[in-house]
Amino acid sequence: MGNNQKIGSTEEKILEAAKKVFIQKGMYGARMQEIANEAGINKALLHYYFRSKDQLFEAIFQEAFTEFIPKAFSVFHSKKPFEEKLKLFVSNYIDVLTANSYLPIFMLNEINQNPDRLGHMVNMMGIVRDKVSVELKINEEEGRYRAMDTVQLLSLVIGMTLFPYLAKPIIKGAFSLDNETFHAFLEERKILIPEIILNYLKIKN
Amino acid sequence: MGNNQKIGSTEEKILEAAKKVFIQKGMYGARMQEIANEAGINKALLHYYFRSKDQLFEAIFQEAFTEFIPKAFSVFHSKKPFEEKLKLFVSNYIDVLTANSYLPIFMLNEINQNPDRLGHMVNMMGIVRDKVSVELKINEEEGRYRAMDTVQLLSLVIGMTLFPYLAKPIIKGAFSLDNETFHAFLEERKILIPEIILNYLKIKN
DNA sequence: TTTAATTTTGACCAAATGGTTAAATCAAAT
DNA sequence: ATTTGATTTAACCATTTGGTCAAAATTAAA
Repeated sequence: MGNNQKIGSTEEKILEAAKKVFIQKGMYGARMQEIANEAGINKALLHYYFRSKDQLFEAIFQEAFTEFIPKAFSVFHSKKPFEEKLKLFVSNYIDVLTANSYLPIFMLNEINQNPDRLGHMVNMMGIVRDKVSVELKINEEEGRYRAMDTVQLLSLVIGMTLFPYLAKPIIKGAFSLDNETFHAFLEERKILIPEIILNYLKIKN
Repeated sequence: MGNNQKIGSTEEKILEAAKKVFIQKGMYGARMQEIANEAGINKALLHYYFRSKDQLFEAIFQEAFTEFIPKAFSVFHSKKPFEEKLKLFVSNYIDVLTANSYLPIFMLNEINQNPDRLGHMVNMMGIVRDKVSVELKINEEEGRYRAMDTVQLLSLVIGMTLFPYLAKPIIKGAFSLDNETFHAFLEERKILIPEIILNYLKIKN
């Protein structure tokens, strides 16, 4: 089998179909038959390429993990000033999320149901925290920022940014937003969220 | 059957067990047999009290909906000044969430998988939005607050408050917080979140 | 062209699962 | 004590579901 997955190959069709069904229905709600139908192939082929439902799921889950998350947090490894990093992160994160709208709730749910899946993410987030900590410290010591806990900061920013995707049906339903309005609503947050955070962090003279 | 569910009654034992299992495993992952075991009764009894898995699930889901959500948003119906309402909401919401730590991800996930379940919530959130809108408008017109979209404000506050519960395993894992530290982390947000929002809203002289 | 290896399929299977039923037990009323 | 109605149980049932297998079809190698 190997790693040579040319585009349009059976393996890729399966992964595409599995991603769609797993994300929509979750690990338990997904049916192997439905994935096979979605991929336009025989159910036995699923087991030929991926031994079991668990292994197929794992493949999807890990792919999301190793592609999606690092992409979102890559900014923090750059050498830009913190203020710019923050703005870029939110903007970039929103774009990545918009392109993978249903991933977050899926991932969060699966992690909650089986925290073992966390794996590498722990390390990566730890690194991000350490980097941000250093920058906050510098800005604090130079009298520009007030003191603030890094974990609080990160979880506030991520929470604000992520929430609309997790609660998409609720927000759209409760506030009767059509697709266009919802999208504008998301775009506005690229500016709003950093503004709110920086407004709080920065010490006024 | 009726509504007279004395404590310790079979019906209540079932609901308790079902809540536990459904919240942990979700609609598809939950097994009727496991619910029966958890309640210490025969599986057929589940079908005697609640005709089907769907109906049992619906009972759990609606209970969470009609008890949990209104409790969290009740503050907005009071006559306190907006600033106090905001503080009380966050503090109250955090307490309710702490006591029902696994409900949010469960509800959000089930709504995402079947948005029809939204039901009444739509109306209630609409009312909250309208009430907040009026208060923001007054404060804006009297020169105390800057202009801000109500839906943005609400979703920012809710997002910040809710996120730690949705990502509890991630936050605890990635930042190595023990239960005690995590709880302190949550408590701190009762003050932090209103502070950040009001700091942004209020116009400085 | 033959041969060998790989990919794909249809038919099938055992286990799990939601649900049913008829009998047994229990509580209340007569 | 007997009857009546609700509650509980064990044994079953039909269907669904993940998974297997041998054979067919296709592709690659000789």
